[in-house]
Amino acid sequence: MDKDKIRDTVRQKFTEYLTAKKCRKTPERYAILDLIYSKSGHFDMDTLYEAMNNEHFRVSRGTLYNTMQLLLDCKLVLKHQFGNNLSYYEKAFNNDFHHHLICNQCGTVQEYKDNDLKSLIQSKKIKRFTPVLYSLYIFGTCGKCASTKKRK
Amino acid sequence: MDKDKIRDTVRQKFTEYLTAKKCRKTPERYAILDLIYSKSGHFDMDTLYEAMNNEHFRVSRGTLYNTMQLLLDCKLVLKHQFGNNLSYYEKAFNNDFHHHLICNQCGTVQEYKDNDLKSLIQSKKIKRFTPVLYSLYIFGTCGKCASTKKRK
DNA sequence: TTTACTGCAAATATTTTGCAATATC
DNA sequence: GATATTGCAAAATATTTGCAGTAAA
Repeated sequence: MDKDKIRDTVRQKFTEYLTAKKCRKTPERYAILDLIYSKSGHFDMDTLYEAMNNEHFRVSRGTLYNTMQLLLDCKLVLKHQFGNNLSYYEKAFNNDFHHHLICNQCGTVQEYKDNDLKSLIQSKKIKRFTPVLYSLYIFGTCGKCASTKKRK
Repeated sequence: MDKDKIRDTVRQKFTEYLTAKKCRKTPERYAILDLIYSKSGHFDMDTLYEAMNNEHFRVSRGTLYNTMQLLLDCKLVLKHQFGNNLSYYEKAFNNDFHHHLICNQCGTVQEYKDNDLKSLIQSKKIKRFTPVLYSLYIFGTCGKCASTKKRK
């Protein structure tokens, strides 16, 4: 799906959600959605704030948090916490599901696609629990850090 | 393994680690380790701080964070972040590996043991990445919240 | 016209840091 | 005796909240 098509689709989904929840369709909300869908990979709030204000559309941090919560609720955005007390976000629609490899040394996060894992996790029936989404984080040492270590 | 045996074993492992890293073996550090291993399940820093000070051994928050970092480094404790900007910890030694079910409604975290998943994840060879440990978080609705919802 | 949403600033919550006193080695 | 560690308080970081003004419906 090309970028424009995705943009239109997620805007439409967001509109449906806002309508259903009787929330207002403000330009700030759509500007934030557009910016998120123009990026790839993970980002934190501060990065998003800078990007919004420098390049696109002036919004406050409060509005950013408010809108992000709406986007999480309607599953257009995913949130991750990799252990450093920072929240990371990524777009969810038309973004291939992936796991995350986190380097304990340098903190780099790589995406890791594995369909066996995905299928097995998704196939699980759990007693008294209805799964909606899941996150698998694998912590360890990335190739770069491993080779740096060896050379020392 | 009984509680006393576990306590002695983890104390010994901690001692080895502290010696190797040329860190001091202070009573605070062992008191924190003991308390952590006397509990089961997850806890946050504030809970641990209260428990230490009310029932056991007066330590500052700074010392708690400092010691926790050491315990994480030597893998006697695991850290989790379930998305609410709070860090949770649990003992790692002699604690059956498990995944986590997190209810989006009430925030309750349940442990979920599944050996198929465990084996598959552990069997994966990943290019240019050496896994050390991993966390699988499954978000959804717990039985309690599902039945409360229905009744409404 | 009503009131949800926005920006701003202050408040809250969690974790980290600086420093003088203390205790380990 | 040297210095790593402690407690305390202040600082840093991330997120939430209160409120008056603005704009969506």
